[in-house]
Amino acid sequence: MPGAAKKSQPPGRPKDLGKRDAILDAAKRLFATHGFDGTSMDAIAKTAEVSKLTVYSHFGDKDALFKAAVESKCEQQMPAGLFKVPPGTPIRDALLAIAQGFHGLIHSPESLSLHRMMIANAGQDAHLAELFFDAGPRKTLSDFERFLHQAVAAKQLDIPDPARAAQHFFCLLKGIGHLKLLCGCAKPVPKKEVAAHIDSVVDMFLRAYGRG
Amino acid sequence: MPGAAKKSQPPGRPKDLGKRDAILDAAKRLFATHGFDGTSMDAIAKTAEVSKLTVYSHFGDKDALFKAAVESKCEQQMPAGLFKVPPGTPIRDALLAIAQGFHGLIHSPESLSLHRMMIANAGQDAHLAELFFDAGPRKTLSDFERFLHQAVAAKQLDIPDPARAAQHFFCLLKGIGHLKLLCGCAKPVPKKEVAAHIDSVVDMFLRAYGRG
DNA sequence: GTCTATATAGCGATAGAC
DNA sequence: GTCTATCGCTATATAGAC
Repeated sequence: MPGAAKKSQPPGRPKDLGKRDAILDAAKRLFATHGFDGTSMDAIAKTAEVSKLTVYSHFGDKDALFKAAVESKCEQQMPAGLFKVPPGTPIRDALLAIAQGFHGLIHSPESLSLHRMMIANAGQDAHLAELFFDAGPRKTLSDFERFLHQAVAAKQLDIPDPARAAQHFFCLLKGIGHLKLLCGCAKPVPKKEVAAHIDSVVDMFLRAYGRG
Repeated sequence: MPGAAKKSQPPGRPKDLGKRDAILDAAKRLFATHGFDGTSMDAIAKTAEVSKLTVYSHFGDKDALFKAAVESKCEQQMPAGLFKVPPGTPIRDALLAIAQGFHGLIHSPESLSLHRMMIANAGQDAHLAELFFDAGPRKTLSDFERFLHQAVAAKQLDIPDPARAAQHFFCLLKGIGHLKLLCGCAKPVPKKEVAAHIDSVVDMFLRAYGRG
């Protein structure tokens, strides 16, 4: 009984997982740079160095491949320890560190193209949008909210509604620059201006929610 | 010399400006709802009730028509007197009124689809993005900055950097809800929640920049 | 200037050989 | 399971009549 030793596996030759990864990787890059409509299955196959039918064999159709690409990007983008600051750090320094980490994250080319993908597909797949929000913004927000709760308990901050305050902080941080980059305004923003923006946000946040 | 009486006019029969408007109107609606790639010249011609060749005759090609549609929408969307509040209004009430107006503006279907159009075309035409920013966000921001300057002069507010504070206010107002709508999360947000969000933003702004 | 009809090209998806 | 070759469809842009 050849083949009976391998259990719970579809019949026939197992698929080449290396090729699957290559396809997914090519799809992520191309969808991100050229959008859904601007990316052909031919181009993905060519970039992944496989035939087009192999792409269809692995992912079924273009929609499914797109969805798989978005899911993969969401997982890949979530940072590890954004909110881990050494205990005893002054609250201003802790906020500055978090602000710098978050600012860098959302202004990365990876994150920007993910945002563009989601916005370009508005109305196409509402479930996909939920998935993105849960894996991305919602998770980051609730992590930061926990941080704020601790700071309030430690009497470092005075916040009536930590959930809203968390949203306030991140929205301030995005600023208008995020939208500009999303639209493709390609002016390189000077590092000094970025630092000044982050400083102004932390200042404003502490004016509102600091103690004394 | 028939025709010599009309000066500075191209030769031949003058174009039908009513049809031009119909085409532009159809283009604005279709580009906004289905995106650039999702909108065919056939569909625009059919919606405008003219032939496809008439569309090409008026606008040259698809790119030029798209650009004309964006320019027209930018002009059309700018509100009239967003920052006109009766003199003597308490600062909190003035900010609330401005906040409600701006919130309604950017969350309108018109504004959302304009944002989607700009973001979908990131990198295609950098000049178009600049045009959008000058006609939209930049203008609104500088108008509000002027309002803040007056409030500071009247000792109603205490703001170290009005330009940044104006940005802070509008970014807070957008909140996370704007991104959700941009992505097509179609949950109808309850009016009560919108009001609570606006309240929380004005509260936070006054905690940071209010006097006393 | 406006129309109907068409040339040309590119994409998503599939058939059949190995 | 993977490949090459191809079908069917749609879209942009144009030619020629009125």
